[in-house]
Amino acid sequence: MAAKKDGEFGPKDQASAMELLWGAVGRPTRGPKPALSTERIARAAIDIADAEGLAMVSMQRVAADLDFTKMSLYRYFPGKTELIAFMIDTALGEPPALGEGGWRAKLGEWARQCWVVYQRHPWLLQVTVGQRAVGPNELGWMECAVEALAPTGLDGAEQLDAVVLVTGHVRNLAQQVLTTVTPAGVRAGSTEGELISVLAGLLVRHGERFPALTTAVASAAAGSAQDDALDFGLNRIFDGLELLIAARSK
Amino acid sequence: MAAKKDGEFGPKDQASAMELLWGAVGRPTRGPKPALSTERIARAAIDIADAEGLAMVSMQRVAADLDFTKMSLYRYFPGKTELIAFMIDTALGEPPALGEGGWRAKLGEWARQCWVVYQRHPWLLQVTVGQRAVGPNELGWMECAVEALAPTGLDGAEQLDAVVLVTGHVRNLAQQVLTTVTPAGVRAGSTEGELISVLAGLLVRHGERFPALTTAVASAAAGSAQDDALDFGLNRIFDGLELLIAARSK
DNA sequence: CGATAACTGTATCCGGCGGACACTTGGTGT
DNA sequence: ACACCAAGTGTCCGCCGGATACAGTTATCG
Repeated sequence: MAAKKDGEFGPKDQASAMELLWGAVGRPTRGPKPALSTERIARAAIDIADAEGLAMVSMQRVAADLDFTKMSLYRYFPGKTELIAFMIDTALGEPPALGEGGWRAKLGEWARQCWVVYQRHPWLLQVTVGQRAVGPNELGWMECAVEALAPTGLDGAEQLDAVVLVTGHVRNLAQQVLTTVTPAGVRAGSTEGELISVLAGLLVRHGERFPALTTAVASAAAGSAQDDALDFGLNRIFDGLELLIAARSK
Repeated sequence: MAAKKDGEFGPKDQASAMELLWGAVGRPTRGPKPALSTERIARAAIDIADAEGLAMVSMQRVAADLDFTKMSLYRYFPGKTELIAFMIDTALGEPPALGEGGWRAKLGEWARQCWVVYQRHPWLLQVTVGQRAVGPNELGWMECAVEALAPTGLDGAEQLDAVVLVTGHVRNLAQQVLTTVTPAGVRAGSTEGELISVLAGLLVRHGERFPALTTAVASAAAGSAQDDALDFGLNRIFDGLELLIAARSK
C-alpha cells in the first residue's frame, strides 16, 4: 500500500467501489441486523461536506454524527475511498427530467441542473477528478444529455464530445465561483463580480505587467451587473454545435 | 484552526501565500545563509508530484529528497498550503509565446499549451479548484489569452468569459483522460479510446438502462480512431465565438 | 439450543502536519 | 576582536485521521 492515499484509486478499490455502487452486494441474512446502511452513512457524510467542506469528512466525524464509532463504518465501506464514491453518486441523484423542446433547450436545461447540483454540493468538484468508479446516477446524467443530442444527426463520438464540452464549461465555472467554507461553517459564496474585484485588486499593484488583462477587467467591472458567464459559454457552445449540426444535415 | 485542512485556505493563508508568490519577502541579512530556497523546495515537490502523484507530497518526503528534515521547510513556507500555492505557480511556468496569426490561431495555440502543462503536471487539476492565491504566472497565462482576444471587438467581460470557456474545456478534458499513478510510480495514461472501452464495459452489463448512451458509445467505438475531443471542443467554441465577433463588428 | 455469521466497540499501529525548544551559524554593533 | 542575536536547522513531541486485530454481542439457521 505504498502510493495509495486520499483521492487515488487502486484497481482493487475500483472493483469494490463498483460492487457497492451497482448494488452487487446481497446482504446476508445471518447475524444481527445492521443498525446503519450505506445510504444513511453517505447522507451523513454529504451533510458534513455540504455544511463544512470535504476536509471535515473523516470517518470519525461521520461516525460521531451517527452516534457510532468509526469502526462500524468499515462494515459498510472497505475504506474512505468507497465511501466517497458512494457519496458522489448519491449526491448527484436521479438525472433530471428534461422538458420537451429542441436539443438546445434540453441541453441548456441539463447544464443548468448540473449547475444547481454543483452549487448544492461544491465538494463534488474536488472529488470528481481523475479516474474513479462511475456510478449509475452519474451514467444516468450522461445518458440524459446524450439523449437530448441523439436526434441531431451527430454521430456517437460527436455526441459524447459535445456532452464533455458542456460539462467542462459548467464545472469550470462552478470552480471559479465557489466557495470555500469559513471556520464557522457558513458558506462564503463569491459572485462573479467579487471575483473580478479580487482580480482588480491584484492588478492595481501589478497592472503594468498585464495590460490586456487590466483593460479587460476594468471594462468588465465598469460594464456592470451581467454575471451570466454560464449563459455566455452555453450560448457560444450551442452556436458552435448548431453550425456543425447544420453542416451534417445538409 | 477548526475547519482548515488540505486544499482549503483561510484568509491568513492567502495573505502569506500572496507575499511569497509575489515576492514581497525581503530576506534579511543576519544569521546563516539559507541552505535551501523556495524554488528548490518547490521543484523537489513538483518532481515528486509529477512522478508519484500529489498524495506522495508530504513535508517529510520533500525534505527527505533534499536531504533535510521536515522542519527546515517551515522556515521557507508557513505550511503545506503555501508550498502548494508556490508549486502551482512554478509548475505553470512562464506563459507561452503565441505566434502571429488571428485570434483563432493564437487561442488554439494557447489551449494546446495549457493541455501540455496539464499532461506534464496532472496534479494541477486536483489542486487548482476553489478559491486560492493566484500567482504571477497564473495571471500571466490569463493575460496571454486575453491579449489574443483583445483585437476582436469583444468587450472586457466577454473576453474574460471566453477565456474561462476555453480553459474549462481543456481542464475538463484533461481530467477525463488523465492518469492516476500506479504504486510503482509509472503513469498509466488512458487514451480517449480506453475511456470509451471502460464505458462500453459498463454498458454491456447495464446497457438497457442507458439506451442513448449505448448507441452513442457503440457508434463511437466503431467509428474508429479519431481521438480529438480537444479539437472538437475548441472548434465548436471558436465557431461560436466567431459568430459573436461577427455580430459585434457588424 | 448451540453453532455460526454478521455487527459494534476497544485498543493499537502507522503516517502526516505542525509546534516547542535546543543547538548552530555568521553578520553586526561596540 | 568579541559578544550578541537573528536566522537556519535538528530532535522530540502532540494531535489527528485512516486502517487493522481482536474481543464482545446479536440474531438466524441447522
